[in-house]
Amino acid sequence: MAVTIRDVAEASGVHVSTVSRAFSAPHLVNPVTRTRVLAVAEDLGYRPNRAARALTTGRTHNIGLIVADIANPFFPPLIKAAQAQARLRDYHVFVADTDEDPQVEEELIQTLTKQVDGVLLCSPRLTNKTIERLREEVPFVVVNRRVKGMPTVLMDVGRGVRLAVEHLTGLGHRRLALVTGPSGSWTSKEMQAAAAAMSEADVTFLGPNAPTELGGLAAVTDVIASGATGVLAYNDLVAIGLIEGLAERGVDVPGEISVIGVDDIVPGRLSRPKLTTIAMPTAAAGRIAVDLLLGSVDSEAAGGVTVLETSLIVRDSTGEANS
Amino acid sequence: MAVTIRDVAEASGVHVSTVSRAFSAPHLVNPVTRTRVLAVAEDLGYRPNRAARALTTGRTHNIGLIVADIANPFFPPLIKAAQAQARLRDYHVFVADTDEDPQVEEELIQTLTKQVDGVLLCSPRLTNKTIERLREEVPFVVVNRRVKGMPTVLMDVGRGVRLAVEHLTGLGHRRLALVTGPSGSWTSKEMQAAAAAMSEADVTFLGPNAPTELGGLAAVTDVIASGATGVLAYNDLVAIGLIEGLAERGVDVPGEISVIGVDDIVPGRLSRPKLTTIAMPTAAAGRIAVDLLLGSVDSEAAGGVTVLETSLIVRDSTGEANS
DNA sequence: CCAGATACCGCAACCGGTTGCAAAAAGTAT
DNA sequence: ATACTTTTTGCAACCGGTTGCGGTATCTGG
Repeated sequence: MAVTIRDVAEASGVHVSTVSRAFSAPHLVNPVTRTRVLAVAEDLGYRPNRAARALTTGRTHNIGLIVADIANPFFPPLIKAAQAQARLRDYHVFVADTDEDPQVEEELIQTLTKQVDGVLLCSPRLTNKTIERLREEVPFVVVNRRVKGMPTVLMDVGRGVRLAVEHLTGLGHRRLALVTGPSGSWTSKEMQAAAAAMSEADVTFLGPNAPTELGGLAAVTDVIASGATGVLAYNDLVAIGLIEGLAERGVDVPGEISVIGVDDIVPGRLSRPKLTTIAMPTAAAGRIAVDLLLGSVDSEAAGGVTVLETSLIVRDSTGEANS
Repeated sequence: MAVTIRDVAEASGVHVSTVSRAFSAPHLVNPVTRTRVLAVAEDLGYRPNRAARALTTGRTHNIGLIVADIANPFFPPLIKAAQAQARLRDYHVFVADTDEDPQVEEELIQTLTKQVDGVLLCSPRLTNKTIERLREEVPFVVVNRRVKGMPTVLMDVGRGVRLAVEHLTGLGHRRLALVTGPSGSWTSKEMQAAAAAMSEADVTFLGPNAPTELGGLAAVTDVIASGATGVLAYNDLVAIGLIEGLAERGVDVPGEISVIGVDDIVPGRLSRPKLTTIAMPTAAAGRIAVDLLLGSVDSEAAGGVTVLETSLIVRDSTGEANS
């Protein structure tokens, strides 16, 4: 049915190996034969069969991208960037969604493992031990989590947290709260560590919470009880949920409580009040992670740790402490 | 390196063909040999090589899923459902994002075509002619668009629109507006057709608009100018943008203008005011579309058209007309 | 006890590329 | 013109499964 390399070989009067090389090892074939072969191939509409190629080379030209939840607006920009970058390198991306479940995450990696050349693990909830074990089976690049000896792309939330806390204390807030994320989240731990390290601030930790609007909604009672007037949420979704919940209780943001999110997702830019947030360079992370992964696939060189900058974007959900 | 079918054959004292059949044609091998082979395989950690299998069978066991924009909350539930369903059938899903660009959409299909057994096309912006041409190369299932002779999954927006219009007129709104979507959108046309068919309502059409919050924001001026007090937006994102924009102009929703969205995405459920919306059965659509696709891949039977129900969910963004 | 059907299994070709090796062709130096 | 390189191409094995065909063992009925 489909046109194969042998059809092209026959039509252009050379051996199949020459056709093969015309595509995958141009320097090994005479330029004039090469152009002729390519022309014939184009003419016949030849497209190399990836499965066949994968069989001999051991490269599927696919990569896996594992995220906790596609529905979280944090991920789509990262996914898009990763896909675009992969496509540039003639790779395709399997996106898989773990529903925030470490169990599912591990299974997914297992089944993906044999059909991809490498896996991008975004904010994994797995234990380090598990990740290191899985690592034997397929190259990884980890995003938003530090795992010993693994190529990693990190976003410097610590810095963002420091900026956020300074912003809040600068506005006169004395009692702060950090609405933390899921218990397995590296980012959440980083945020706690960064906040705890700031001796000038009095911050209580509230959590763990689901990294969604519902998680924010659920944290409202604790936030109010904490007496904090400045709140840093695990992410924008949580912040939005929190603001909603506070509004329902008649608490004004930023009038009574200031709220800061993390991620700078689009809904946060358009919500009311517009969300003050720590911007994460998600697209850059996706792009770089793919480069790192494909780099470590081709050469055995395991990349190090890349840290991307974050920044604080001040909008309308934070204001002066009133007292 | 990896353990192959031959390793298993040797270790269990049978021929490779028997091992192969133990997996893919159980009824052709003696139950006791089969269990033994399976045990040995399990023991050795054997995993069949999909590329090799694909080479002989011509089935990659991958499907493509093409959406306009992963970042649109409408899609994730559909994607998740499709992936889950595909996984049940031992298939994997390539998700691709066209950035709302028909050009990109076509290229994507072209490159995907050779490495998947079928493609799910969600709300395609391509012309019918192009789709029918591409159809020669790979089986399709189209979601949210009617293309002659193609297996299709539709959501009955028409009904949703009728319910929405009735809801608005029932609240006393006389002048209505429909904020339409992108020009290539089948859903948008359906909505217009359904609205136009309701002779009792006076509805003006505003658009086309980008199917995002920004699109809604941009439509604010027109909406105000139209004098409508009841507005149906192309989707929830547009509705949210619209409400934001109206708020900025000091127009209260639902006090002065009632707004209805489409899709019932999570942000709409949590926004203020909570969005009245037409709920779309996206997860069901994803599931069914995959079944249809895999059905038409296995047997040549081209499925027909499946229509899924929609419903109106009344929340807080609609209210009595004040006059 | 035997012909014929049935169940199970092995053989080997094949899918469509890739690649090490060697032969042939072309180029260079002597 | 000869011997030696270098470039270009062909040959054939191989990747890891699948599957049509045929052989052997077991079972059936008469």
